[in-house]
Amino acid sequence: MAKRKLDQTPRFADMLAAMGSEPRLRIVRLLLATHPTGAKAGDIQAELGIPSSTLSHHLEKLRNEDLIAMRRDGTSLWYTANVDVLRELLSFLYAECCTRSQVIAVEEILSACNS
Amino acid sequence: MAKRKLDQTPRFADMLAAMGSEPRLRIVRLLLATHPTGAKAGDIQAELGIPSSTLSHHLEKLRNEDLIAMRRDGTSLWYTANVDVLRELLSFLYAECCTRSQVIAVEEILSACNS
DNA sequence: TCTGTATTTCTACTAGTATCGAAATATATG
DNA sequence: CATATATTTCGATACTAGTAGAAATACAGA
Repeated sequence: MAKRKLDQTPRFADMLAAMGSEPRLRIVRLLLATHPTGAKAGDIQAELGIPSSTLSHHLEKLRNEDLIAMRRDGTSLWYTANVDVLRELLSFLYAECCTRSQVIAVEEILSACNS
Repeated sequence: MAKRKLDQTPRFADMLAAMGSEPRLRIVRLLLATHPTGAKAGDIQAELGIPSSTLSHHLEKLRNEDLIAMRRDGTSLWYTANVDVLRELLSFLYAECCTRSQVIAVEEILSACNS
C-alpha cells in the first residue's frame, strides 16, 4: 500500500458535518433541486422560514466547505450547489468499500446532475 | 405534489452529523473496508488509536443513527457497517436533484457492496 | 445623493458535543 | 469461584455550534 499524499478524511468529515444539521441539509437539497440555476438568499429564506442572519451563518458554513458557491446579481446573492464536490464526497465514502474482504469495484457513483 | 408522509430530513441530518467528525468517519470507512465481516471494537481501537471509552462513545452514536450494527461473539463485540442505510442516505441526497429545472433521472445510485 | 431593498456582520446567549480516566459490567476459562 | 480480558458506563471538563436581534454594508433607482 503506497504512502498517502494527504489525508482527506478531516476535509470530508467537515463537509459531512456541514450537512449534518437540519436547516443546512434543507438548504443543500433546495439548491440541488434548483440546480444548476440555484436560488437567491431571499428565496431560501422565504422557503425555509429561517431568519436572515441565521441563514447567512449557515450559508457561510456550507461555503467554507465548498459545498455551495455564491454569485452576485444586483442586490441579490445567488447560491448554487457544487455537485462536483458532492460527488467527490460520495466517492470518498465508498472508495474503500469492501477492499479488505472482497473485491468489488465501485466506479461510476453518480453520473447525473451535470454541473 | 402529494403530501409527504413523513419528513425524513431530520433523520438524515443526524446521520450526516454522526459521520461528520473525523474519528467517526474513520470508523465508518474502516467498517466499509472490512465489510461484510466488520471489526471488533478492540481492532478498531488498535487501528485508530482512540481510547476505549471515547471509541465506545463514538460507536454508540453511529449505532443510534443505525449506520452500524453490533453483534457479540464471546467477550468481543463485532461492528459492521449498515450499507443499506448508507445507500438510503445517498439516495436521499440526490433524490430531488435538478427536479425544478431539468429532468434527470437519478436511479441506481449504488449497486456495489452487497450487504 | 437620498431612499429602499437585500444580505451580511456583530454581539451575545444557550445548549450540545468531544474527550478520557476510573469504575463497572459481561463473558470465558482454569 | 477466582481471575483475566473485552468493552461499556460514569462523571467531569473544555470546547464548539446554533440561534437570532440589531447594526452595518452593498447595490439600484429616482
